[in-house]
Amino acid sequence: MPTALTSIPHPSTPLNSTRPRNIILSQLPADEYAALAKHLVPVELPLDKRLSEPNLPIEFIYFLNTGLISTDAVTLKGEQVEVGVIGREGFAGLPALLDQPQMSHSVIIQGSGEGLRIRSAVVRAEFLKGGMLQKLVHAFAYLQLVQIAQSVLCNRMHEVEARLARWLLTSADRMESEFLHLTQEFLSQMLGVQRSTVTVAAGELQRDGLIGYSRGRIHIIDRAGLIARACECYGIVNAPYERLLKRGENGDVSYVL
Amino acid sequence: MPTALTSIPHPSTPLNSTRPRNIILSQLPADEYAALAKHLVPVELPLDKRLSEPNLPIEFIYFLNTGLISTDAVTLKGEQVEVGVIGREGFAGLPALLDQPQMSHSVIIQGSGEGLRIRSAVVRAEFLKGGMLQKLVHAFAYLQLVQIAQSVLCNRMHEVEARLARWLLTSADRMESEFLHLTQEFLSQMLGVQRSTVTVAAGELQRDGLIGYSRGRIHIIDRAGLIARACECYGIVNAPYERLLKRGENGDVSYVL
DNA sequence: TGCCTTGTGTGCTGTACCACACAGACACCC
DNA sequence: GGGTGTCTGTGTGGTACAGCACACAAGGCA
Repeated sequence: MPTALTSIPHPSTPLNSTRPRNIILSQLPADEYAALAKHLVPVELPLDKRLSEPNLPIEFIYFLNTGLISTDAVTLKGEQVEVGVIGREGFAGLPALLDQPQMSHSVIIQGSGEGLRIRSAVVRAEFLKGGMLQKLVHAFAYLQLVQIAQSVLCNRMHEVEARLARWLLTSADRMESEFLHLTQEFLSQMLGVQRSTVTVAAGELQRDGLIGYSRGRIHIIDRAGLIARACECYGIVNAPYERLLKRGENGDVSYVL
Repeated sequence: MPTALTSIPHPSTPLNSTRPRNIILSQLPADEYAALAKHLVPVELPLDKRLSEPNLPIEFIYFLNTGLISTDAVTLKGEQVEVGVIGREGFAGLPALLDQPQMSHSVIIQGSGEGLRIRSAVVRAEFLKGGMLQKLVHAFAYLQLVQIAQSVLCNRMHEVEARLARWLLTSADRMESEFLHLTQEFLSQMLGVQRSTVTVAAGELQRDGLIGYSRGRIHIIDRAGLIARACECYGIVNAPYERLLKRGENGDVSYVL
C-alpha cells in the first residue's frame, strides 16, 4: 500500500516546462497563473532555513517545488513539537490567506529543495476571487487540518517508535523520496522526546531491517514493514492525501476536486 | 485577565431579536443572512448528542447559539482525544465548507444548549460567493487551526493537571459560563488519560479552592488561580480569540475583521 | 424502602519516558 | 597526521502516568 506519491524520481525538467512542479501552481488555469507568475521569485530552500518565526507577520508565501517544510508549534519556554509537514502539494503561509498575519508557529525547511516565493497579499487577493486557486487552497487546508488533528491524538496515545515510523513515512511521502536527511537530534524535536529516546527507537527499526541510517542520512528500506510498525494515524492521514492527489496519465500529480 | 467572553449571563432574548445569538449569523449583512435564514432549523442540543460520526458524510452544519461542541479525533481501536471546542463563535462542520465531505472526527455536544441546523450545501454555496460569510468562516477556521495546533504540543509536553486547567478555562470561555457539566469520565476522554488520573488532578485543584465539583457539576471558583495552574497554551490560544472577538458597546460580541 | 446506575476516592504494580552524563564513532579541516 | 565538532550509543536513577481492582457514595427508579 505505497502512496500515490512514492518512489517517483524527480524529473530533471517539469513535464510542462512553463509551470513549476508545485502541484497547486501547476494546476491553475492560465489566467489565474498569469496573475501570480509575475510576482513569483525562485528561491533555494536549504536545510534548516526558517521561513517564518513564531508570532511575526507572514510576509511571504512559499510554494514548494522540491523539498519538505516542517511546521512546529512552540512555547515561550522553548518547547517545540512538529505539527505538520508540507511538500509540493502545498505551501507555507496558510494563515496569511485567512487574513491572519501570524501564528505561534516556526516554519522550517526539513528537506532541502527549491520553490517560489511570493508576497502573501498577492496570493490573498487572487485567493479571494474564488477561482481554482481557492478550491486548491481549500483542499490543501483540509489536508493540513486532518494531519494536525490526528497529531493531537497521536502525541497523546502512541509511543515513540510508532510515531517515529509514522513521521518517517509521512516525510518520505511528501518528499517523494525514500532518502531523508534528518539527524536524531532533529527527530527528537519533531517528536517532542529526548534525543536518546530516538536513538533507541531508531535502533530498533534499523535492527529489524526497516530503515538504515548514518549520521543524519536515513533510508527507508522496508516500507511495508515500517507501515506495520507505525500507528494507524499514518493510514488515517494518508487516506485523504491519496484520495485528493492523483497521478494522471502523463505521470504528474494533481488535485482531484 | 479574564477573557472578553467571560462571566456574561445569557440574555433571555437576543439583543437583536431577529438574529440568532450565534456570532457568525448575527454579523452577516441582511442579504447574506436572508439567503441562509429560510433554511435554518432550530434544534435542541442536549448533552452527549452526536452531531457527526467519524468518516460519515457531513450532511448538516450546526450553528451554536448556546452550549458547547467538542470535536474529538478517534482511532479504530476506540482511542479518543479532544482536539477542539466550539461555542457560539462558530459552527460544527467546517470540512464540508472546504468541499470535503468527511473527517475522522467525532463531534459531540459537551455543554447542552441550542442552535440552528442547516444543510451544508446551502452554506457552502453562500460561502463560495465570497462575502462577509467567507470572511467570518476564515476567521473561525483560523481560530480552530490555532487551537488544534497548540493541542498537538500541549498533549505531548504538559502534564495532566495543567491540561485539565486549560480545558476547563477554555470550555468556560466558549460556554460563557463558569459552570460546566463534565464528569471525570468525560474529562478523562477529553484529556486522553485514565479516569482515576483526573480524580487526582481535579482533587488538587479543588483542594486549593480553584474549582468546585460534585457528580459532574464543575464550578470555576478562582479563575486567576486556575490560569496560573494551566500551561501557557491557554494564553497562546486565547490571545487570538481575544483579538478577533470583541464585545461592542451594545454588549454583544462580534468578529473584528 | 431497597436496588442499580453513575460518579468518585484510593491503592497497587508496571513501564515509557525524562534528565543527565559520558563515551565512542565518523567527518571535516588544518 | 591530529584536532574539533557532530552524530550516535549506553547507563543510571527518577517520575508521571497506565492499568487494574475495589470500595463507597449520591441520586433515580422500582
